[in-house]
Amino acid sequence: MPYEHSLYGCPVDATLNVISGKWKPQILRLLFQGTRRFGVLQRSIPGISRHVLTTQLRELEQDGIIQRTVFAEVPPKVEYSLTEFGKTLEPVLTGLLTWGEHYIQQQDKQKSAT
Amino acid sequence: MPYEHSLYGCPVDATLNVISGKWKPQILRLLFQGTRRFGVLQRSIPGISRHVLTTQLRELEQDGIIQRTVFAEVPPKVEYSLTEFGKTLEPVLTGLLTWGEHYIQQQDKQKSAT
DNA sequence: CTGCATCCTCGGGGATACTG
DNA sequence: CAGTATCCCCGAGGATGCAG
Repeated sequence: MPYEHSLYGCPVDATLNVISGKWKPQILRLLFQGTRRFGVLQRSIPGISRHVLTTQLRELEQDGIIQRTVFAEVPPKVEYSLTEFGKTLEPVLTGLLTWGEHYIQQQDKQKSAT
Repeated sequence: MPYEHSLYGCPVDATLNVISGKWKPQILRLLFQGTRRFGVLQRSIPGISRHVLTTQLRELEQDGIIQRTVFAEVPPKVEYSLTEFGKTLEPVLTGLLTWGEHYIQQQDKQKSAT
């Protein structure tokens, strides 16, 4: 029975550590739609470099969110996909999305109320 | 009609920017329970300094999540509480909490499966 | 095509001292 | 009591070049 006093600092921070890389929400959004190759991911996320994309993917893999599949071909081919556990993140991100939309509306109202 | 194609990178990042200060989940947890004075907050969060607590509170205030009430007394007294809008964050954080607990369980299984 | 090594920048967060 | 003002450190993320 973990976290019985609901000191929710720790598990909340754990979740944030998993999803709060600069590009991770975008990466996850793409992978929620299906398996993607490395190059496709890079072209789908304007502004990200190979190095950083690699880093973010490695971290998500380390955290058990995504799977990396290497095909022994020439030229190399690597596919990334969500693990079953990774798919459980979708409703969480949807929650963040929905609240974020409300937040942005709220900010707009603040400005126009000047 | 904002974000119609559900490109949820942006609003998700907006939410993350609001809640992902190092101590913000803890601060919010305390304020979900009710109004708190500055000193009470500091003593409730071991390890945080006044400077950093001030910074995090200012940011949350700026984002419209919390309210700061100053009492013209000696010695000074300042109370912090959630705004109505800030209260809408609670279910979001609860979502992060729940997923974080599953995640921690998952990690434990990984280790013991060695 | 995919990825590692190296170097650098920048800002969040910490330590400390002073103040209304 | 509740801050502000400085200074500093460290790590995430960006740029570039090399490699299997």
